[in-house]
Amino acid sequence: MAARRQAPEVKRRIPRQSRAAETVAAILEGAAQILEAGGLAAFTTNAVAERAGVSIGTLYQYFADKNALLLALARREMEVALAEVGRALKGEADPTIEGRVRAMARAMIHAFRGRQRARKAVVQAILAQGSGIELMAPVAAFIAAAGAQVGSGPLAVLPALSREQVFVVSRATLGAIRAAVLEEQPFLRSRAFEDEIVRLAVAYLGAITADPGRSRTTA
Amino acid sequence: MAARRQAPEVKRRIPRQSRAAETVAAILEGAAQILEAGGLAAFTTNAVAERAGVSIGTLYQYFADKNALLLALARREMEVALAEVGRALKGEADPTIEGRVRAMARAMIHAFRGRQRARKAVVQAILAQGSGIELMAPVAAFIAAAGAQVGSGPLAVLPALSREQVFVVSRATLGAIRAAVLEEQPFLRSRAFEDEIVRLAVAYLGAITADPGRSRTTA
Amino acid sequence: MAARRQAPEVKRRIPRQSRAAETVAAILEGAAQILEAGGLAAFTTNAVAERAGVSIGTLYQYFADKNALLLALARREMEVALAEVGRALKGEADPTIEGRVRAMARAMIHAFRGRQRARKAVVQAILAQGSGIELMAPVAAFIAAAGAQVGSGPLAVLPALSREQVFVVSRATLGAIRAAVLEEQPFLRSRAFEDEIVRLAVAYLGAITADPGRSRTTA
Amino acid sequence: MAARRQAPEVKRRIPRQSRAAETVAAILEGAAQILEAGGLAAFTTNAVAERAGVSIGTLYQYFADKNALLLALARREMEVALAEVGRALKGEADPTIEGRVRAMARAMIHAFRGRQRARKAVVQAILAQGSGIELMAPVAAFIAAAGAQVGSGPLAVLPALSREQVFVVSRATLGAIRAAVLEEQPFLRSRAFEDEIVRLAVAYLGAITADPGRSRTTA
DNA sequence: AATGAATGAGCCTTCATTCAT
DNA sequence: AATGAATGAAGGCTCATTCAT
Repeated sequence: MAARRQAPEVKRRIPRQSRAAETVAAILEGAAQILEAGGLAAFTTNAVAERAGVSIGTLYQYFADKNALLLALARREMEVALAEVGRALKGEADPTIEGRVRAMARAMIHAFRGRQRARKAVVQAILAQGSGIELMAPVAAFIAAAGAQVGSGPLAVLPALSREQVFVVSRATLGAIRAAVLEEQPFLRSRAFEDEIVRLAVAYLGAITADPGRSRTTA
Repeated sequence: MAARRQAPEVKRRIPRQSRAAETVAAILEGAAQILEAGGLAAFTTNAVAERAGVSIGTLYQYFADKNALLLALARREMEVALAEVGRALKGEADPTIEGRVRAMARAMIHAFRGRQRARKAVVQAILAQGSGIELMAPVAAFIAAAGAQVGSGPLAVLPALSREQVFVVSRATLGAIRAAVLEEQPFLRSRAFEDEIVRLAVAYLGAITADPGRSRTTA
Repeated sequence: MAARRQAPEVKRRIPRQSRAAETVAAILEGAAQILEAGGLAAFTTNAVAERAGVSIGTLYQYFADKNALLLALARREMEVALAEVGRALKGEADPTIEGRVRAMARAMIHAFRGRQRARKAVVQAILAQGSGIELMAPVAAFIAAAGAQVGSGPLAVLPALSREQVFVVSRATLGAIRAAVLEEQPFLRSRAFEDEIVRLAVAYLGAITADPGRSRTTA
Repeated sequence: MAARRQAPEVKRRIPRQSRAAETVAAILEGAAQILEAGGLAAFTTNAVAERAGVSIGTLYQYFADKNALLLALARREMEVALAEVGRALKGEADPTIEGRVRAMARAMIHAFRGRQRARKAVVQAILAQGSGIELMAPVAAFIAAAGAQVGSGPLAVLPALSREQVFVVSRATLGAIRAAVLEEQPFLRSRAFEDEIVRLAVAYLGAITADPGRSRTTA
């Protein structure tokens, strides 16, 4: 008889005060820890709240439901990873396509460093609930932007990529990395693996440059 | 999946009689239908049994637990897909690498036709429970075998692939296709998409041929 | 992440076997006892299941939710009460309107005998969830039928009642009795109270007989 | 209403300052609006506070608990209704019993106009918590007083009513009106319905006059 | 006087699995 | 071999209420 209402907001209240912000951070951190320690199976709202050192009620004050919490965590980690990529790109001395691609690949491979299980769990959860698109969108945008930048800059060697091309290069690369994470492949952080990822992207982009193919768009 | 015990045998009894085989088939079919209709959320053992037209007790007579059922379904679908690829490979007139790659890509893209949601759900479920490796193994073996076959045949142009290379080419390709499935991309079955997948694989394999790199293994 | 589906059936399975019927009866009886002992506040599904001597899962096998259980209980008690009224009507020696009215009033006053608190709780719950109309419908039909029967029989003294008249006589009478129950009035089962209820109904029906007024319908 | 503790005082502080009085009024108004908009299910202390534009802490500064708030609201609405009846009675030209009864009935039927849902919710809530008696007391007193006034005035035709008689006439009348409200009967505000209510009360009072019966009290 | 973040007991409900028939 | 009623651990979530600021 508990009435079921609830507006579909992802977060219930916007933390305006510092205490609230701390609380949200604590919950997110607790969630990551629980995921890292016990995987998706251990990820219960009660467990997260306890680990975060807050009451279950407080958790629900900031996250509409278990899903929203997971999504928020995924989003946060994604932002961190993207920031890392951006930083890697800026700090990269090698201005060639290969240099840039390697920087990006390395950043993605080492993202979530020290939290492989949490990363895996987040990926699984996101896939399992179908919000993958939403989370991949910024990545695709990022890559498209990077591609466009290269393509139009003084080092321009790359034509603008079509929708399908952006999709394929991003998903193929990340898909291989993701698979290595999910399957817990031992070579995930090996140089050989990184080399192959780079080879894949560079070869593909090279092939496009040689023969751009039909349907070109930047979007 | 709440209570998880040890499942030493995946299937409890090997169906030797025709009736039993029919029952198993019915359950598997029911499972696929449930998945197709309602996704992973609707996939409960009771629902599957009901849809299959058998009692829940009977379901447990053939499958140790929910997991085993899911695994069996995934395996069945995988075998079907692999068989399709094999058939495509055999029927392919074009013996070049590109021809073979295209045949494989096309087969994978169109696999599970008419059952996208079930396919998606199976993929999600397999990922979510971490048996991905087990299921990808035959694919990797298949690709390695195909590569070896090409590499040693009269059309030999391809060196034996390293472990990482097999991994990258298979996961990258399938990863892109899988992403298109999971994200329900409209261009999934378009020619442009297929072209890009082929371009990706061919470019990568070409790059390997030009410079095989270190660490070569077939496993 | 627990998916919320569920068809809006009131009962989940129709008890076909005797064991099931017994289980349903046990649950209903447990519900009545819990209500009687602790009122609506104590009426939790877990408490009912425990009192009934079944597991909570079993309870939910037969009742879609807490509400459905409450409704089923109300319906059962209503039927019992109506049956009592019918029996009282049949067994009544006095064929006058007053005799019949008194028999009905007495039956309603003494319905749920020994279970005043349960009755109160059921009434409250039904009111609180707005299913009152549904449950009153058979009563109104019953009264209308009884009125019509008297009105057309050999003892005919009563004109057919209009919709409003049926409503007023039934709700006024039952309303007074219900109020006495809800307020736990000490005179609920006194002769004086019964007399006044009878007086009310008889006077009203007498007034209608003397001047039927507008709009006559049996419905 | 989950955790229920003892509430010795209904209101924590008597509003002596105008600001406090405004706050109380705002809360009460917010409560009525919440009830009107979402029924009992939406009636949470947090929701009321928010709607009222005050913090939950402030709400608890003026009302000991949720119950007290509900009771205060009911009392306010009851007073308003009673005032309306009183006004109707004073303004009524027709000094006969029927005239007075009709005036009262009309006032009750049209009370709370435009806030049927809130009225319904208040009624339900009051019933659900068992404070019905307390709230009906002034009504009974009012009617008894009205009866006594008629009975002793120059138009005296009514004997003093017994406890049971006051109860029956008030609850029967209000019960029928309340039922029409709760069941949302279309004829609620029709002349026919009003006529029947009046007929009921007048016939009953007439019958009492003709034969007062035993046990007379004014209390 | 007011605020609102935090609390936490406890409720409803699901669903994988068992076992007597 | 099959049935399906029964089980019960476990988990998501609500909301009245408090108290430090």
